[in-house]
Amino acid sequence: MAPTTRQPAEHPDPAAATPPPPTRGKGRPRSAAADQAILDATREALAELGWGGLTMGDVAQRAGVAKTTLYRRWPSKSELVVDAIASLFDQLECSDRGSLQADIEAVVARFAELLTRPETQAALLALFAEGTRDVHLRRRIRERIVQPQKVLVQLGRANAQARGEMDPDRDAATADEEIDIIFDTIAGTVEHRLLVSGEPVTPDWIRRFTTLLLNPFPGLLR
Amino acid sequence: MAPTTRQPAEHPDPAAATPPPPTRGKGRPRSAAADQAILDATREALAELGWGGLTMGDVAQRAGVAKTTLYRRWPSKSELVVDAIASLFDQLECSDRGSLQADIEAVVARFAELLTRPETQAALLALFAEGTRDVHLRRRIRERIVQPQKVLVQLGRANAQARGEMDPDRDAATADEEIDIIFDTIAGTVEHRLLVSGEPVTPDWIRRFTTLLLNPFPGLLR
DNA sequence: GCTCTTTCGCTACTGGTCGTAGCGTATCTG
DNA sequence: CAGATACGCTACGACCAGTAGCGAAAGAGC
Repeated sequence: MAPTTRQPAEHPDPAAATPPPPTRGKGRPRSAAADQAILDATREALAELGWGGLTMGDVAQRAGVAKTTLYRRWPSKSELVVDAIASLFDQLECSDRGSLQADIEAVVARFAELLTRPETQAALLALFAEGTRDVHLRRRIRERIVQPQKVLVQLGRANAQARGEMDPDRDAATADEEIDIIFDTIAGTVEHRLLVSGEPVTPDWIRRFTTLLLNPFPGLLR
Repeated sequence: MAPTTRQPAEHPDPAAATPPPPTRGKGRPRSAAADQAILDATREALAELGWGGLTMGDVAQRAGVAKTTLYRRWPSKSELVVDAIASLFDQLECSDRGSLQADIEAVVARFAELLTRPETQAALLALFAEGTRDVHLRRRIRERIVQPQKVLVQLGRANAQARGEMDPDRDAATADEEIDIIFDTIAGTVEHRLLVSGEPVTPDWIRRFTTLLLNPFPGLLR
């Protein structure tokens, strides 16, 4: 696998990025514009009112659409919010900046920027909370939000490997587990600092955190 | 400050650990047994139904108490859940096990055990989500849940310092910022792994994570 | 023992939300 | 043009947070 830069649009099914329209191709087709308007309205309402304040009726009104139309596409409020938030994470990327530390710093900065937006603050946590109970929702969150983030870390490692930064003696299994730890550490730490501790993620902080994360991993770098 | 082991009961106001009863000492006193029954019922309902499924009426019924009694002591569902969950974190401690790594491993294990319980899984995330909107609730969460955790990290550092593990040349300001980073990293990583990634925190994982965290911090250890 | 004060349980109620049902209409396919 | 599907609208059922008002219980202080 060649180390490549991940561009925003890279879905397996680019046409049906949001709700799978069960169109069987006979009657009146679904309005794609309505889809977009609903997602936009959801993000807007999320930013203004947060998870708790967001109501389906309000979203419908903002989107200029009937409430029933929302339920024709998304089975519940949670699933609608998953898609509305997930589209933001689609914009993440991991470009090759010459060193693993620089790559990770860029990812952290972008991730922190997303988590600082008002529409994501409460929504992400509320989604995760809901996901601990609803198995189906949990899987959907993983696919649409968590997995795309993890891919970034894997890409960063592939790039570092191609640049010859990594210790070639490490076996693949160990390295894969390390990826898991590193991913949980990056995402969890930034989330905790922003959403729980409530302190900002500055470039200086990113530098210090990334240094802590990378320099020491015994034997990871050559 | 002597490096000391933190015991469970260490509140500034040990009598009013839960709701501040505005008793002015004239008429019928509040039933302390009811307080305990309500908190127990809350945790029980939380474990069974999660945050979304928990209703004040249900909690009242389980506790054998009128719903109005709940609202006489806690202003809202969120605040009740804060206290119900916070009492679990009161049991955390950081005993001196001879090395910083051992101390942190013990804290991580205990913290992970708490986050694995069904009653905390969804409740914590839902609380944090609610806290991003409600300033008052956010402060309360910090006082009752986040701060006690942070104290553990500070205690661990004090113990390490007393044992002579720390580099004495580091200035206090830098060290304090490091405490913040380390705290966010420990809490955030464990939370993310358990609640978002949904993977278990095993002793082996704890060992690897702690090693990653400590060995490398440039100049932290002597 | 008596009174005063506060809490307690109960019932009823308001306001709001999710999610659904039914119907007539609009819009596209073949 | 006919069939099929999506759409907007209104109304509705179920549920829940949180409040109001009352009579009764249970202590505190004398």
